[in-house]
Amino acid sequence: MTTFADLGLSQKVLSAVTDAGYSTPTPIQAGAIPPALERRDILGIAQTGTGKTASFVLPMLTMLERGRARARMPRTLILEPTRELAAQVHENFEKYGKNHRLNIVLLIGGVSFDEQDRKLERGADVLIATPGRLLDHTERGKLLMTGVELLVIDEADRMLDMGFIPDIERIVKFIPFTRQTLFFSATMPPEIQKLADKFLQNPARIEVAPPSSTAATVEQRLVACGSKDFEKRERLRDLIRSQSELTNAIIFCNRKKDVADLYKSLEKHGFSVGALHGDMDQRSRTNMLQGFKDNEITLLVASDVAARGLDIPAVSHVFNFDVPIHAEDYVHRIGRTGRAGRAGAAFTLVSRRDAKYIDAITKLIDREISWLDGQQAIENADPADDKPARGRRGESKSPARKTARGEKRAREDAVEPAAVAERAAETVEADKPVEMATAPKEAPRKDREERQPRQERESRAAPQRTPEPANANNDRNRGRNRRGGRDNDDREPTPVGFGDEIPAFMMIGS
DNA sequence: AAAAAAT
Repeated sequence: MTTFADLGLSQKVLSAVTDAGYSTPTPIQAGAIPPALERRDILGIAQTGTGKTASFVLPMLTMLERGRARARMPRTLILEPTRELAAQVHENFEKYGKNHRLNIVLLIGGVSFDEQDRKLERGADVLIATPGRLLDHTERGKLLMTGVELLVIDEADRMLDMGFIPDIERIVKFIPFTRQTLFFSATMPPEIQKLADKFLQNPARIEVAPPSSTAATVEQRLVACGSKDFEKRERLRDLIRSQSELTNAIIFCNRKKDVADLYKSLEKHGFSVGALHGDMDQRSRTNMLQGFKDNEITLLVASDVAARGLDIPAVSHVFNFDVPIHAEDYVHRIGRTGRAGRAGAAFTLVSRRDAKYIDAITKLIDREISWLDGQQAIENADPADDKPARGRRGESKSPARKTARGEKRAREDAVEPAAVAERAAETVEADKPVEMATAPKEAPRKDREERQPRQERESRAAPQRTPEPANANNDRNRGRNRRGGRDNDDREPTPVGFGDEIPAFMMIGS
């Protein structure tokens, strides 16, 4: 069998790998490392959890042993779609590069620019970046990409999903074409293939098995529940409490707001819980993830920022608080459990309005997911709809809608099981206080003061900093919503006093 | 109906 020693890695790297407890490379590592060391381009088709990260970190460390970085001219560049993934790659470099003296610089948003700048000035052997902050540094002239000898584009398909491809193309234009390029993607849709053709020259193509194998060890269940948030939270709590084998779990919500609300609710109910979504400040994101990895936190409520790529080795359970809108996200989410052949369980709460997404999922994974406790189709289990104006519904609608609604209602009334009605009743009682507690009225302006322009910041009465991590109102777009605030409004000025005739020279912009 | 990423 192939060992790491057979792959051509340097002694320094090998000893770090041995110290980390590894002796046998994964298929992607065995396939990608030798050609990478020969300075060939790589097209790696592999999911996270296949050892993909080490498949580029290890050969890079070996190659970087020769040569030295110059100020503001990184020698290698790794592009990642999310901050957490970038940080994770950084950790890998520290782990396997412990015998090296390399400057590894992490360029991600949400943290101090100046500190990154200072590190760049010292010369980066490895630059790990998310696209936005990288371009920011580049545009300010703080960073020259002309010295990059090796470029890694990781999670290319996710970059595509997130609309990063134009940024990636811009960045790649700064880098000499004599570079070596390692390109990784979990899937190869046509757009990604086109991109690979554009960026790579005669690549070695390494493809490893899709994660259908991981899904095999994951017990998947659908769980019928009401559409109302408090009903879903109640159902979730019951579900969590009824699990005997639960060591830790990720709970996915579709919206950041729901991540924040559910986090508060679970905390109030005494669970050990953290939260993770993209509008939390970076420090909370980092702390929450670390706490979860360190088993200080049992439950992590997260948006799809955590669905892919994050290397959390042993998650016993995944709960989908919402059915993911896109079927692929389901696969990524449940891929957080059952990793490395371990047993895992994935439960998906399904309310009436979520039910329509289930078909696409079963089609994608090519198998039925059974209902928990033999619960039947969602129609039977969800008497309450989510619309508050139930009594009046239909009266102001078109005749066609009215008929459809009427039918739906008749069906609901006909099949409503007593048990469900009972549960709904006790749910309302049990959860009322939480409803109050999570009402969205409170404190919309808590965090991210550092992002406001100075004048705005100073004119505000003593800003309250609270440790509250998951407030969806920490929206980075908040400034734009607050009319009357001057921040972010200077692009569309509305001069007063000229009526409709504003002299051209008064207008800002080109 | 979402999320992610620079400010």
